[in-house]
Amino acid sequence: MTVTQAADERLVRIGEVARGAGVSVRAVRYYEQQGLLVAERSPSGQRLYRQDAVTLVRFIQQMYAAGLTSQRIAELLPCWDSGHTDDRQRAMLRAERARIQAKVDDLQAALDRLDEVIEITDTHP
Amino acid sequence: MTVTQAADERLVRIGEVARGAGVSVRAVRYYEQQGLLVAERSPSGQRLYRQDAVTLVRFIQQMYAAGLTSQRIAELLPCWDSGHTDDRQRAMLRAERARIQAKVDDLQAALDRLDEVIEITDTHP
DNA sequence: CTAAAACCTGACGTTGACGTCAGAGGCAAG
DNA sequence: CTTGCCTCTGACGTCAACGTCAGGTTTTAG
Repeated sequence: MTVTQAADERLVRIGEVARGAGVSVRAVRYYEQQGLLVAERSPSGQRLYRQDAVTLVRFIQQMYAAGLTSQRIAELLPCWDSGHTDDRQRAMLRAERARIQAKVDDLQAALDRLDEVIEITDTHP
Repeated sequence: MTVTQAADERLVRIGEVARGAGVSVRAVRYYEQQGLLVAERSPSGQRLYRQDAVTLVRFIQQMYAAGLTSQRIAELLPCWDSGHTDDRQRAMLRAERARIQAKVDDLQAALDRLDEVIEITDTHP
């Protein structure tokens, strides 16, 4: 025993990752280009991912949807899968959190404004 | 009496509107170009607005912040200041409302994910 | 009167996360 | 073998709400 971590992980190609995470193949390549995702390569040059890459891609997508830039996500990922950060990273995390919270508040206010209009126009047939 | 609505509204120029609403002069011109805002013109061609234009610009900004396009805002504005809509407009209003609500949910989920990371990294000095 | 500040009309530049197209391989099935 | 699907690397296109620069007129402060 003590075989050097045979790790018989089933490696999947980019199409399967994309479908699994609900994004385009182009997007997955883009994430790699932005340094958010690493892939092994087959002898012929095709990207090979572990299945948990799907989870990672979903996370990346969620952060994009929250308005984080590739840069911020790149800074965030080490915190995510290592659980260890320095002061600068913690400050960034809190700043992003505050930004998202502010955005939620803005959206909520916009919802209220829209609801006013909807209510008025619904009671004015 | 019965003078044809003298309306001695104090008209203001674009700079004042922009400052009042907290946007750039360029933005106000852009809103006009998108058909969201109408302005009288002075003899020399400068735009003149009633003071309530500030309120309108703020509303436009809020809708932009909520992710509505110029097109949608243009469709929405008549509902806002006339309080009367047709079926298509009501459907649009509800659709936008649903979109924004979905976005709020996404942001909230992202906030939760970020909080997980923050909590973990804060308890791991 | 004059200089600064504000305004005008174009029109090109920016940003970010991809979409899309071109051209060239790779890979299992029949 | 070849058909068809997947993948590769560039590299240009997109979209939307403005930013910004150029070159000229207008209004205001002193």
